[in-house]
Amino acid sequence: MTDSATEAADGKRDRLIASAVELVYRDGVERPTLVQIAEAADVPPGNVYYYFRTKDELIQAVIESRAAQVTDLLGTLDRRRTPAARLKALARNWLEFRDMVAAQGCPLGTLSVELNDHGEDLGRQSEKLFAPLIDWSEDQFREMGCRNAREQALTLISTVQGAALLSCVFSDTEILASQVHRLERWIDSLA
Amino acid sequence: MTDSATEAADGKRDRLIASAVELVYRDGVERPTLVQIAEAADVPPGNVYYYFRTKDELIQAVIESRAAQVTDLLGTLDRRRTPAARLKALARNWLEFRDMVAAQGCPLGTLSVELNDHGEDLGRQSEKLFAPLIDWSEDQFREMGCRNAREQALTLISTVQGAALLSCVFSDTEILASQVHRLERWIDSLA
DNA sequence: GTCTATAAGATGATAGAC
DNA sequence: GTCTATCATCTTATAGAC
Repeated sequence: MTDSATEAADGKRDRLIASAVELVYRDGVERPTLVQIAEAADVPPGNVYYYFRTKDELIQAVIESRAAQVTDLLGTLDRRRTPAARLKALARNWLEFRDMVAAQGCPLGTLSVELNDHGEDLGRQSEKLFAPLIDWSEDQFREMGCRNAREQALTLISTVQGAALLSCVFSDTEILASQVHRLERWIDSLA
Repeated sequence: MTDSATEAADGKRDRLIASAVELVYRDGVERPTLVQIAEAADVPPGNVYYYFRTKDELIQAVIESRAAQVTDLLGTLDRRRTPAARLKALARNWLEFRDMVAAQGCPLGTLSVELNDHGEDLGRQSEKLFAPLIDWSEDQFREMGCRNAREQALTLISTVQGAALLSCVFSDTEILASQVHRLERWIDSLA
């Protein structure tokens, strides 16, 4: 897909995406300017428009980068033996980044909220962040023999997202920790 | 507190806050310009600065307006006889506005996320939105004789917030509905 | 006390240089 | 193909008119 002959070999495009991902996570979609993003990526200011036609197109790349992270995570979790172990490992993933979550929120949740404020184009893209997560969880619950696997999956992700939000609001990692632990016990009770 | 002799009798200030609350809910904190807010409030554009020193001060008024809504809601719920009825009525409150939540998210949750992107000043104000809600819920759970009332309260609000987020992401009121109903059954099981 | 014309600065985007 | 000087626009904020 990526033709190294026509792509910049020095990866400026990738650096722009990386710094956009970072700045959008810290400051939201609206606040970071293209100049700030370019500076953080060590790319000349006006140069951004060679790699992206509009700012929205750069944001689109940020969304895809986050979606790819989700895919990677699920791929890693699939190596675990039992569905219960996979689900618990998923929940614990947020715990692993508890400090980050308490400081800036869940990268998926906050991005979704901000995208919803935008026009039709980007607004619906947030589905791409959560659908794989929920579908994957549903598969695990079903493999565990759960009747309403879909609702269980939504319960899991809802709670994690809500806990991440409150954890950030109160800058308190314990809120996230206690909810994740409760979810682990709940998953065990279903196994 | 409000001196009608020095305040504009035609309520322009209140109209500005009202339209700011609306626009911030729809488009976030950053996107709406003072001109848009003024137009929506039927107030001359540059006139905003007579009522508010800066845009942040207007946003501050938006936060206080939302916080007042929370206080009002809790006051209404207090009229119910049992703590379980009060808690269930709280959860059902989000259900009442399910269409709004599915379209734009929870007014409290989305505002909190956006405030977190701002500087120190406004960033921490989101506590004022959720602390009363959680403290009040904790009181109800304790009155029900629950041991860890604090964690129960956090479970309740976390789940509602997460469900509101996913409900908005997928524009699906059913996600919110099924989670609220599950919470109602849970509260009943504790009573 | 109430409001408006205007400034000062920044932002996304483009035309065209190298 | 890669990059930069510059534009048109918009946004917050203010000085000062009524």
